[in-house]
Amino acid sequence: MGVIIMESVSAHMQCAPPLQRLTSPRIDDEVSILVLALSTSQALRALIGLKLAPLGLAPGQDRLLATLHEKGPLTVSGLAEALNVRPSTVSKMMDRLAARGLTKRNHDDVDRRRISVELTDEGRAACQKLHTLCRAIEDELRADLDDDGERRMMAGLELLNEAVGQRLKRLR
Amino acid sequence: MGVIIMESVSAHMQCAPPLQRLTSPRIDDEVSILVLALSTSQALRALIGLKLAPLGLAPGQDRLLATLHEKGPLTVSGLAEALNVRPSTVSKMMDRLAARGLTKRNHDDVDRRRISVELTDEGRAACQKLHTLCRAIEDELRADLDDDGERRMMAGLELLNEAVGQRLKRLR
DNA sequence: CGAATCTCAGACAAACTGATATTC
DNA sequence: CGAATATCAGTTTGTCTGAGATTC
Repeated sequence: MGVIIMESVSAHMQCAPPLQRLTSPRIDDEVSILVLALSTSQALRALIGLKLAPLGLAPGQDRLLATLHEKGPLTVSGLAEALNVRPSTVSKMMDRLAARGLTKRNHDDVDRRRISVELTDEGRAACQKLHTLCRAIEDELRADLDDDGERRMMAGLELLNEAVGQRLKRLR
Repeated sequence: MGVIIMESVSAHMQCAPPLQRLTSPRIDDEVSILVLALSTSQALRALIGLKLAPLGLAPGQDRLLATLHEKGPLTVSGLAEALNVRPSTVSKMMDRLAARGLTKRNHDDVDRRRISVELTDEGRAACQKLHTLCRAIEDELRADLDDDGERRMMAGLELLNEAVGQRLKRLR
């Protein structure tokens, strides 16, 4: 068996008592907004992934399609910038999406280094479904959020998105 | 800490005009909050990942460590639930973290099916650094958010997190 | 030539499914 | 036995580096 289990010390009472931390003094009682955001986003990814599966889309591909749909044809590096990933990442994703016939690569006649990526008809159709799906999920979730909170979160997200994107761009 | 504020002039961008969309009619002008949330979270992941690299932590491991730190020793499935992933995912992550000496597995003497996962001293130390790092990033980002917006976003995130987690649990 | 753009190969981690062993 | 728990094997995807190839 591959994994070596360290010692089996520690008599934990099943899981009944919430296992008080005798060690591990808390640094700060406040949950980091970062950790919270990451946790939320992970769950969101998983949820969308589940709902996306019937569409044959892997989690992550939705973002690329949605971006293309929103902004129209983009170069590989333009897409990479919009998605905050490396061009090579986009390139590989493109391989998969193009193989499924959802996107198409076109040489740019003016600057032949560039490749313009666009949605195919099938890709657009997928985006429609994607959009409907997002709507449905949003409506579902909206039930747990008041309108005001939602609007403000949206606004906050936009700011955060911008701020993080800026820093990210500077750092790499 | 190193908040580098260089003016980041976009001095490249010398050539070719941005490709505009000739095709691809929009379905809906409104950006989905889901897409926005995913985009933001991706960027956040990448940003944290960059800052985490010096710590030797891969993106994703922070979340596990932070959870352990916050909630104390947990079983594999408890951890999986907290992180909204499958137990097998936790198990594999544990292999890596344990190999780095950051976490430890202990058999539960009462119910020997269970494994209690806890931080090692080294793991706790890493959490300290992680926490400091999160603080720094948060402070940096906070500059772009007003206090009120931040509080509300936090509250909204908590609700969202809860809502998404619930649905996810139900669906799988 | 130097810089930009894209692709490719290779690596690693996250996450899943499904099968298996162990224990209750 | 049936259910719960953890692990393992195997797959797919995202993401990064770093190394070309092509083009400006």
